[in-house]
Amino acid sequence: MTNRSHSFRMPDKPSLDGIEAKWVDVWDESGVYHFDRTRSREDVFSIDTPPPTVSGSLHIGHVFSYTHTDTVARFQRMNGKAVFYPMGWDDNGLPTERRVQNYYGVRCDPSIPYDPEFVPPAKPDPKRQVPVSRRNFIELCDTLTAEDEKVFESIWRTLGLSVDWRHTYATIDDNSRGTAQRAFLRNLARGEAYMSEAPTLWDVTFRTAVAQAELEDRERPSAYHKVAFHKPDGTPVHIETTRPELLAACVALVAHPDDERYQDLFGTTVRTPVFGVEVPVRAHRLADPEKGSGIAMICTFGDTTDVTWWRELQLETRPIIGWDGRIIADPPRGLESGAAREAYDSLVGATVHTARERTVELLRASGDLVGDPKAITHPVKFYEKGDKPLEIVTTRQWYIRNGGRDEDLREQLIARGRELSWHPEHMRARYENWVGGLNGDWLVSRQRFFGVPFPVWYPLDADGNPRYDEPILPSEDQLPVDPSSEAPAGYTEDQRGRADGFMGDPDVMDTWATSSLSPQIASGWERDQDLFERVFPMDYRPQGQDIIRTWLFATVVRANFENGTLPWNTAGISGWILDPDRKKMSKSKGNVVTPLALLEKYSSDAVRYWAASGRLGTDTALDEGQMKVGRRLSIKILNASKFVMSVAGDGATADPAQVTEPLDRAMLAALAEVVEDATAAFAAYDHTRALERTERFFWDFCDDYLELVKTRAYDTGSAEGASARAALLVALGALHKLFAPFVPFVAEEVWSWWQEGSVHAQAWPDAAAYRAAAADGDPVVLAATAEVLRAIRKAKSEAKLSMRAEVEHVRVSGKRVESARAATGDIAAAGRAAGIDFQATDDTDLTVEVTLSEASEG
RNA sequence: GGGCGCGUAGCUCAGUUGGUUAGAGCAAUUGCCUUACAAGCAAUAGGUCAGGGGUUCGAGUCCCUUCGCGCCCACCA
Repeated sequence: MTNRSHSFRMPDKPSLDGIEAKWVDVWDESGVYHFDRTRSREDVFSIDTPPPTVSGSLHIGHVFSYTHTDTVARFQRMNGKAVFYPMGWDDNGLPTERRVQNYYGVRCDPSIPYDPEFVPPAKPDPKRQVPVSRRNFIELCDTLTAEDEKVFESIWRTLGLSVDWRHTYATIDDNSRGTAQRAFLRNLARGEAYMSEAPTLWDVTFRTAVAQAELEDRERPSAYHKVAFHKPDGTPVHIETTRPELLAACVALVAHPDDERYQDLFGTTVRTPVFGVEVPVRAHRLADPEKGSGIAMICTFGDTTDVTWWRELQLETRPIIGWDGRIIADPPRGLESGAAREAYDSLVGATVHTARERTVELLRASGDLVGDPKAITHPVKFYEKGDKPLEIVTTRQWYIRNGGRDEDLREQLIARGRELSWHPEHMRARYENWVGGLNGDWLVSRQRFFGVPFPVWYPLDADGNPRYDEPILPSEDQLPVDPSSEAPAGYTEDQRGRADGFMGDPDVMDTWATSSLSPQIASGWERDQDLFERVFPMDYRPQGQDIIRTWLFATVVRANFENGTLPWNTAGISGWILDPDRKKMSKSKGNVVTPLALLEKYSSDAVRYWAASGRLGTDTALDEGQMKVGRRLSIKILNASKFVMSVAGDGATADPAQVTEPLDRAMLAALAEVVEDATAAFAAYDHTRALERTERFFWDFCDDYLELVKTRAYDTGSAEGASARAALLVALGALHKLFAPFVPFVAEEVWSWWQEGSVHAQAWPDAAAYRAAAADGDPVVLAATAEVLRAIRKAKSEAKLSMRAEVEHVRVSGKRVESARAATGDIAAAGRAAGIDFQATDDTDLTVEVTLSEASEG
């Protein structure tokens, strides 16, 4: 509040047109959102912004959740914190590779040498992608992501995000690569990262390993095939399988140890049909007597249960599926017989699908397929971005421990989840659910091109074979390194790939292996220690509920290892955006809505209003109706502000000492409550409540208070008039600030009509100051007065009269008449009533009898 | 199979530790040029709070149960 008298500079016709461009530029020049890095940790509010994937287009869901975060950032800034609000771009990984392939019509072929003169095809032909070297491919990725990032930044600015644009990062930039490699080397040194050759979930399309967190189930049609195995005496043992093509990979049969039907088989062997391989029959608790015939074939590897059986029962290994998803050329051990070879050779090179058909033919021919396959549908594991079922292939991969095979670590990480403050609280259950259900460590290596390479080389022995157990590591000051183009210390580039030379680790890190370090990347960990100490551990991690198991969990894992703390103290989890039919909006459903047209149609503030009406953790439908409401609110703020200023007139002051009238004090008392409520709501990350309370007050302020006092306020010759004018301005200032986090453009616009500087740099309203200004004011006075006014309006409306119609007399009775009596003059003026009298009765309801004037009724 | 969330007016949603007669916006209806705003304003109508049971002086709110919807997880032969 200020006692300074004002001159008002409001336009005749306030408008939302062009308001975004105007203030985006002003904010950029004034640096109002710049982080003040002289402030110490306790005065800082730091946000670990989710880096959006720049390879896709921004959709309205981003606008939704980023607006939530921005309201928090703006509140905290006005609440006196130095807000560290950086922006990252996730330009690393498969989505970028795909977009580059489609955009330029190329594909990466690491065997091709670099061509510095390369120019992508003028007209990309998706069916004939031009092969390019890895380096050329990465250059194209860099070029395109830089373009994408510009577009994203422009949209974010238009939306009014109060990001400090001097603090941006990209998940593939030098800082991010260096940070990811440094953290990895430290994980390795402490034994938290390790290499292992093991069965791995494998996507045959992308030809890369994938992690447990990236799986999803999809219902697929399949069929049970009843197949006869044979005991040594020739009697058949029937199993049922949905994957007959893996018959050649069969290493055992398994049944439940308590299954009476198979007791005499345990410990014996049977022969596979067609291939005639002798395999043991074993007992294991995971075999389900209820499924099929109760006895199953174990293959290397049909699913993750096979892996468990294979490991726990220490079975043979007979892999038959290669990295390309086709049957490999060499038959596994045990298929040495001529007939087995011949059968196997007919499968070599076939896809899984074709191999299945051929194996079924072979089984039919040998008479070992019993009856016809029974069609079913069942869930099959897919890589979330893939479109072919995952296979399980044994490969050498890097892992980071995550508690998946270590009870102590798991408990430690669950405890971290309990330490974290979640909004909404119930999202914590998803975290615990996930961590509790992990069945292996985090597989972080990917056999892809565009990503952060592992900072590792391997010496080659005299035969040119890599010695994986003696990796060569760079020192931290060499980071970031690219082992595929730089030689390790002590070697020269011409020794690459030669006997007694070296090779670079060919893999790149999982995108989460980098983005899990976003707090360290953004905070300047090991790069800008001064900054790091001011902002880390961070305050707030906003993110989607779908990536609790990936981004959130992985970030907790990394900070736990590296910093021994939580990466932030609070997580705010957004809900989904649903399309107007309440279906989840997603690219694959094709129902994604891009934001620009909506921002232009309704204004940024209007779209923000819609977004801010959705609470954390709650799914929200895309609702243009709410945007219309937001637009109406924005226009109302413009008009009401203009009106208050014109009523108050130049030279008026927002001086609380001049507020003497009971009705004016009542309004300020109500305002104090609103400020208290909104402040508490923001502190609890409940932005919807803060908005709701502010909005409710504002509409009542316009509809009732403003109408009641405007006549009095025009009276420049009295103390009563001065009281109204001062109260109007005090409330207006508070409203501008309360609305600033939600509708920053309009709030800045109206603020600029009467104040210096940015509203976004102002101190958040202080409830105590309004309470003091309200003095003995009682909100009941405003409520009772408004009730009388409403009754007068109702009478006019029911008589189908103009609101301007004259009222002869108003009689108010009830318990609360004294509250309304204090505003007799205002009621008479606003209601155009010639006379009012009040009668105190015991009735708790306020009764208002309105006698309309003869003239009006005529 | 395990876990989480949800079910309040035609639609979208509030309803803070149990407390007058369950609220708002949109849509609908009836009106109104009213010296900020007709992209406005005023007013009206609209609900067995999913069903059943219980605790309580009192339940939309707490407990049990049934039904429906959504999401997450699960070793899915």
